[in-house]
Amino acid sequence: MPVVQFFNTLSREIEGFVPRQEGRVAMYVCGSTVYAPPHLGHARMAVVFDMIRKYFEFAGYDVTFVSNFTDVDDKIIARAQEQGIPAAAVAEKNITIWEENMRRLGVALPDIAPKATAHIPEMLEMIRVLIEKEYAYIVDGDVYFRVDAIPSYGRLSGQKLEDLQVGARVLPGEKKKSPFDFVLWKAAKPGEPSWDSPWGAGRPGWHIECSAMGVHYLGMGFDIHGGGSDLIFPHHENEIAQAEACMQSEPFARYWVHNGLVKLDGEKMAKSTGNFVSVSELLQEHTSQAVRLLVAQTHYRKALDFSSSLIAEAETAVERLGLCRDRLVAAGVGMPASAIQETSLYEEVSADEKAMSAFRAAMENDFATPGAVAALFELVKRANTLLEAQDPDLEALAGAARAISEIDRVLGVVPPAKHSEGDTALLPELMQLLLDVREQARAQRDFDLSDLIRDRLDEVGIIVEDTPQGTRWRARRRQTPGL
RNA sequence: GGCGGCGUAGCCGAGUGGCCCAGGCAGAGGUCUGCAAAACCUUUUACGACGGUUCGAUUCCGUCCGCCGCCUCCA
Repeated sequence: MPVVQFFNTLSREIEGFVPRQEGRVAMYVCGSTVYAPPHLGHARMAVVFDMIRKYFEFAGYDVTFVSNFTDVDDKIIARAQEQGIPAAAVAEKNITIWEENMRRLGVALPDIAPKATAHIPEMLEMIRVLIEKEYAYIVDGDVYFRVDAIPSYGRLSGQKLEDLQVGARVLPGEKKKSPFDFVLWKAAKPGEPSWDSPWGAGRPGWHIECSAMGVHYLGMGFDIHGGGSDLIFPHHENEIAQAEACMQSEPFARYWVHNGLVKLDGEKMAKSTGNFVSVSELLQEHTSQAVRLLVAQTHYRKALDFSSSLIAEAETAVERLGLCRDRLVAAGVGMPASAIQETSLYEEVSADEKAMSAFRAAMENDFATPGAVAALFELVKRANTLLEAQDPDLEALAGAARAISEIDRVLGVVPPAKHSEGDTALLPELMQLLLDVREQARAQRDFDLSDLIRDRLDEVGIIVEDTPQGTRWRARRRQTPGL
């Protein structure tokens, strides 16, 4: 089994990955607070960890992937009150939208997608222990975690409590003993969803759910904890403090992986400022493959500055991938349709070893998807070159096709073969008819007519190409209007 | 104020102490073609500034300039 190396936020170094249990990866990725539909930032996070997960699977690991939904919090409650519906309904609706968006993005379902509200007992138990061990205190039905009880607090984010205090925004009238203490349990206010607890009715604070669910499903010391880099402080820091204090053992998670954020035309994408693109919006204009390619072309730890021209470029590149796949299928070396929905996929590859080893080397070097993409395009060029030959070497072609397919199981950027889907069964026959007519016109050098046919077909989205091997046609994948 | 990141050819974006290369998009020329498209080939004096280390730095160190993120909810 290969040694995968990647950057561990905890050590700030690239480390060789040694799993807790030979051949297995237990990973937890912070999902979303479902008060609104996901935006591109969520999509990047999901796609990044989807590729990481699929690479581990490709490399032969047995992966357990947990990603949660935060389905109770202030914003959800606020939305519910605005709309005059129950908070649970807001959460439920957005979970459905999330799942639909992820499906369209080719993001595999987590093995477990726990909801916070379904794990209240685990959280209560954790809070109970924390109070008992005096890591937490009760004020008017709220329960707070005492940050200064943890000497190592700040290790993940490189923050020191003293330094933080300099710039801290201390709110007056706080019930907390220290501004960095954080809430484990919030006393219920009228009209809010609440659960019974030994400290009175209330609901959990944000951080406790991930500690409780992480420990519950994966156990202390699981392999990888991931999320957006904006979660490093304080969310992940707090998760660590709670879990390790409660369980009296460490570490909570052994490797921490954080993806960079998405910017929109140079500014941070954030719902609060209205500066964001929703996933639904994006997928209305663009293919999921283009979105995934866009994500894969930038290293996951760097900021990704989104713009309409970038996604348009990605769309063009995806078109190139799709054309190659179509030609391979037409050449009879059939590439299986993109397997981005599959999750179990380790197979010995013998196709184009050079590209495959470049792909592996890239992925095992801190999940360098840009290098993986380069390897993929090298294979496409190779396949296209082979296809140019009068009498293509089918064996070599099959090898290239196979390698492309293998890489794409992880990346999920090659569109499915055309012709095989959608449309009506009659279309190929009608097309043949039109092309036959056009061919006769051309034979008689009636180019006015032949061009008319081609132009009119182009208007309805069908592209006709004359090649040395004969005339072929294809449907245009997607219009790419400027955003 | 504290912590962290980034600055690479027209654009996006990898990478490396010297040797021959990322990759994508765009542009130019060519092959093919009635034309076009696709594909392939070729091509466009890249490494923010200034010092230092070194036989040699875009790559290591320092300073500076510029941009950005986190420190409050946030993927």
